[in-house]
Amino acid sequence: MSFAETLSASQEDYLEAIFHISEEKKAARAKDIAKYLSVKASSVTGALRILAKHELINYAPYDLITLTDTGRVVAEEIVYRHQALEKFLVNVLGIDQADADAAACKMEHHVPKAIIERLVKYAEYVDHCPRGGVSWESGFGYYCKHGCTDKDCERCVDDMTTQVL
Amino acid sequence: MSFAETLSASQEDYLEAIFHISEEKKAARAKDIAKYLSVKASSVTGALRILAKHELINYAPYDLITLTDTGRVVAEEIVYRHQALEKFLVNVLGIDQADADAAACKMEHHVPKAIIERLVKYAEYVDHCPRGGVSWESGFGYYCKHGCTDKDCERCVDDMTTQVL
DNA sequence: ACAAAAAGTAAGGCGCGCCTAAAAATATCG
DNA sequence: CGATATTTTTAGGCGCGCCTTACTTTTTGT
Repeated sequence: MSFAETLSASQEDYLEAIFHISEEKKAARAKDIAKYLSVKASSVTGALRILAKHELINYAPYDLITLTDTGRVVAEEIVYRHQALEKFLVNVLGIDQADADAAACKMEHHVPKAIIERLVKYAEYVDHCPRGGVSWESGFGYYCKHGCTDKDCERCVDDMTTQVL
Repeated sequence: MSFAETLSASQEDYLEAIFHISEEKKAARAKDIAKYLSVKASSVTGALRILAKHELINYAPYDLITLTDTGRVVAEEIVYRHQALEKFLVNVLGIDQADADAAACKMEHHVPKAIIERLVKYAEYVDHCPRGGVSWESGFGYYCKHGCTDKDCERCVDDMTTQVL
């Protein structure tokens, strides 16, 4: 939390990678991280030292890498942002799952926390009260393909010129 | 368009700045750009040369800076992304105008084009067909503050524990 | 027209984040 | 156990984007 602000985007990526790898294997090795992030192993070392300096990971040369308690909190916060974003893209905007994941990766470091919270609320609203919200299925998807099909829609009358693009 | 992919985030910022300054003053000077981006004047020179190399601006030492036709197209594309994002944040998510602008600045370089298009469509849908969409006024704002107030909402029964936060 | 002020440029430095190549530590196997 | 393979680290380099300092060019005021 207090550390999250001082981490660069790539450092967040490293922490996130360690979190995910640790979930599967109990501990991460430099090689796993390199592979996960499509980076050379030598690039990992420097990043690990930085994260260790922030006390986010337990790290000793040639040893296994684990998250500290603080590190886990920060990592979970990062993962949360990613998932919230992805969920929004899929459930509200109807983005394809794979595209949404890729987009979330790109965006996650640059969306202010307040926006993430609002996104979550919105997705929750749409999901929770579909009668009020606009899910992909309940109208937006159709609109996306066919535009407004309401013959009596008074907006359409004025908008015929500016319509679509 | 074809150039937009090869511009770094900061180069996009420079182009965007030139675009906005040009709108007010017909032409931009390095000093204006520096001020606009909170960067030293000397930092501007390098950026200008790069943009000039890409033929996005007309640039000669000690002369006024203007956009080329190509440059204007690219700049408008960048501005479009910014505005689409901002509009979405304000009109759909109900983010405060100033916050939305700041957030859009941070995000605009990192949101894939396909997502922007979808965002635009969604905002358009909400705006165009408020009866179907969820604008801030038509329900989401209220939900944001009070949660689901529908006594008969079957979702709420299960969700009482996970409700709000 | 000619100093003074303003605007622009050049050169060199710094941090970041990645790379390659090579050395060092560790793991594995006959 | 020792040779070999694997993993990790070090060392050095590169591009980007910003900075500062010092310099050149242009504009301006009297």
